[in-house]
Amino acid sequence: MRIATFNINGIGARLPRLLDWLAEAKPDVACLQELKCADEKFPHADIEAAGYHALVHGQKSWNGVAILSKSPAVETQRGLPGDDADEQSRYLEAAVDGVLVASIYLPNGNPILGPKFDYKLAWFARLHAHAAGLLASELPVVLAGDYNVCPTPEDAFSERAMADNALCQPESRAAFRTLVAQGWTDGLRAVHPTGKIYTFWDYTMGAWPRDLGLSIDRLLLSPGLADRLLDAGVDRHARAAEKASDHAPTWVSLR
DNA sequence: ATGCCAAACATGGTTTGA
Repeated sequence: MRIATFNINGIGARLPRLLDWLAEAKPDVACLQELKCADEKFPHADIEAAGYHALVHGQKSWNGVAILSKSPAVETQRGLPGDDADEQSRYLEAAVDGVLVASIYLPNGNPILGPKFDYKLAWFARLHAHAAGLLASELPVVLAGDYNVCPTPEDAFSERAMADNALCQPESRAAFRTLVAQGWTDGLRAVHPTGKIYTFWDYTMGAWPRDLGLSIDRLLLSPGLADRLLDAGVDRHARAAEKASDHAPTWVSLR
């Protein structure tokens, strides 16, 4: 079983690339982030024609997450619990093929002085609470998404360039560490424990041709699923395409 | 210190992204 996460940076602009990748990679489940589209504008017919069911938690212009699956999925959670006033579509969770899968778009948090960084840390705290409950359930769970954190210096092309960036702040890294320490296994780092394994390259600075990337898209596995981990990787070639997203699809395969 | 690119919304230029 292969489960992938892909921040597509606008499904309107990215639909051809998404369909190319689905046809070629054939993931059983694909968690999407940054749809930048309202529920009613989601291209259900195209996704269905590609052989996938779709659960969508959209939002006009910004954010938006989805779970695509070859098998039908049963939605278990829409939106991250813990703040009824939070309007941003960043969390969707469903049961597929006996696995609970979450599509996560963690807030970026820039600039670091101000409400956006506070929102990022508060969102992380809510995720800690919800994830702890999932672990306690002892169900097989995958928390897949764009975490908007470079967990270690190795996960960014330059610590200096990122010194004032929300993705590399000690508080962001501590929040990611706290989450993993609950008992999750970072699938990508379990298979590739050291070295650079980037999942994002900025559109500016010639970041892609110069390989100035960040490793911020991850799939966290519950203990039972970690025992079933076969492989993990990044579909880097997707970033080289015309009109590519700035993220590349990231995946795990499970026994 | 700033722009570099891209997308959405709108139709000029702002906001957001990481």
